[in-house]
Amino acid sequence: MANCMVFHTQIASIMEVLANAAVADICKLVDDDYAVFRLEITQSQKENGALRRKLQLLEMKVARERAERTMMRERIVPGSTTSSVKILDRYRGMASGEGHLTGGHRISVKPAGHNTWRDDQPITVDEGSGISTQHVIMIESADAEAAGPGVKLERSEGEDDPRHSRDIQTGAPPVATDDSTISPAQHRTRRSITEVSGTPNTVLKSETDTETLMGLGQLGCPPAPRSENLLYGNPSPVLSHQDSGDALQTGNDPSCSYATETEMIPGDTSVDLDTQTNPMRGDWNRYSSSVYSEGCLNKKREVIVLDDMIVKVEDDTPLTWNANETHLGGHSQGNISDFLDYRESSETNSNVATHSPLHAFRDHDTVSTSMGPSDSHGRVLFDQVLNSNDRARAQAQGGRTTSGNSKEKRFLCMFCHKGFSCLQKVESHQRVHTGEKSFSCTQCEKRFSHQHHLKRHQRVHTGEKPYSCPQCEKRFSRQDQLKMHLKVHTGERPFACTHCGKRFSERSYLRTHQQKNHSTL
DNA sequence: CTGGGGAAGGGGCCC
DNA sequence: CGGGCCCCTTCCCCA
Repeated sequence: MANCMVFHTQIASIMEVLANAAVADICKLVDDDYAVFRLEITQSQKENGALRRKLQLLEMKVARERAERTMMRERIVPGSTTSSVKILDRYRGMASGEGHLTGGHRISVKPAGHNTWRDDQPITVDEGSGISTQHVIMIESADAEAAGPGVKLERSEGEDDPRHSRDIQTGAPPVATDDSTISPAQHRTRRSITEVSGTPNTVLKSETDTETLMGLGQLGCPPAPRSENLLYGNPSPVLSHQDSGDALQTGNDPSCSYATETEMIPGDTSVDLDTQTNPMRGDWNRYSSSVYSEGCLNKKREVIVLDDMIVKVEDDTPLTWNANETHLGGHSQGNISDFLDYRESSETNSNVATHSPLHAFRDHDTVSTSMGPSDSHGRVLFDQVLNSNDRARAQAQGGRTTSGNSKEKRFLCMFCHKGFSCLQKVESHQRVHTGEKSFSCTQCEKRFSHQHHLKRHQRVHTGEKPYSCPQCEKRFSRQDQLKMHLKVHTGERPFACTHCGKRFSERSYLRTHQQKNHSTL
């Protein structure tokens, strides 16, 4: 019996020892793992800190450069009284392959019952890796007119990092819209700036995005399948910032570019555009601005919703703005004359003169802004003080104007201010400016901006001529050509020279006739 | 040289 | 969104 007791005691002791040893082992393992985790966490935190500092350094650098450029532009532009435009091969060489979109910018201004500007802080800026970055700026205003003359952007994180500060003023004379002068109840404008990383990692999303999306859906267009993408860029995690920081300094934002007061130069009609060939992309227009430049990275498209109007810019075009160059480059069709028209008219037409981004907000029916995203190929400036004569010309063309007079046409082209009834249309139209030609002929490598143009062109290769003249058996590949041909038989000459009365079957004949015979009139 | 005509590209509207 | 349609424009050729 006693032996049995001793045996049990020994067993208990052994088990206790074993249990203690096991616990010790477990504790040791836990401690080791914990130490590893702690180490990893510490390292991650250090990495985050390093990245944050790197970002801040980049932002500081960009802000400094932009400020310098802004100062340069201030010195250059205000004294000028003439406008000049230079365009070099704006569209030539634009190919879909070359024109890959790498980032995005959006500015939207729409009415809302707010006057609170929000600005989301950029989270991901990876300049070195060429990661695309989308910049989304949404400006909501209850009354664009009220908010018009002076609009300021205030960054959410402005207090944290005043280097982010920016200032957008949209008209002259500037009207104090600083938050410091407006009571919260008076706030009628809400602005948000969202910078969306092109990487699938992080997306900054403003609180107004949802509202804007809803607004888009109400803009008379079928909800654009791409609308969401336009605003969100990618389905990444969303962070949101908001604050009511101080008024921002012009041109200090390193990650987004805006039309700033100094950039707009209210009342100054001087417009110097320089579109150059980008050696990295073949012939590709660039608008360059000394004001913008390195502040932004890659961009894909830009959208402006202005008082129920949206302007969106598909743009990876390395647009550049060069205020110093005044010569004109060659462009065979359309836009060069439009730019010239703008230049000319801007000297005499106060309306045109006010088509600066500043006035755009004020004018309500025009949109003009500037952005300076850049991509790996160069700097991008966006400024669309251009081509304001398009509307006049469109009106001259049988009243098929697309001007923003109609409330239905709230989607404005960032480049020429033309109004369109829906987002898809303005996207399509803006290919005119961006030179995007996504449809290429497999037989001759020609590229077209619209698919039906490509299909029409391909009849050149197929020889298909489905339209035959009932009078002479002549055949045409296009109906409009048959229609024109029919005038040969009908003798229709609807275009009469106002100077000599001579009549022509085509407007172009009349034009050439007048140029040659009545050019002095 | 001028005008006529055809061919083709570009842009916008509409369905 | 694709495609038809229309208009404008330029280029080229020819009489």
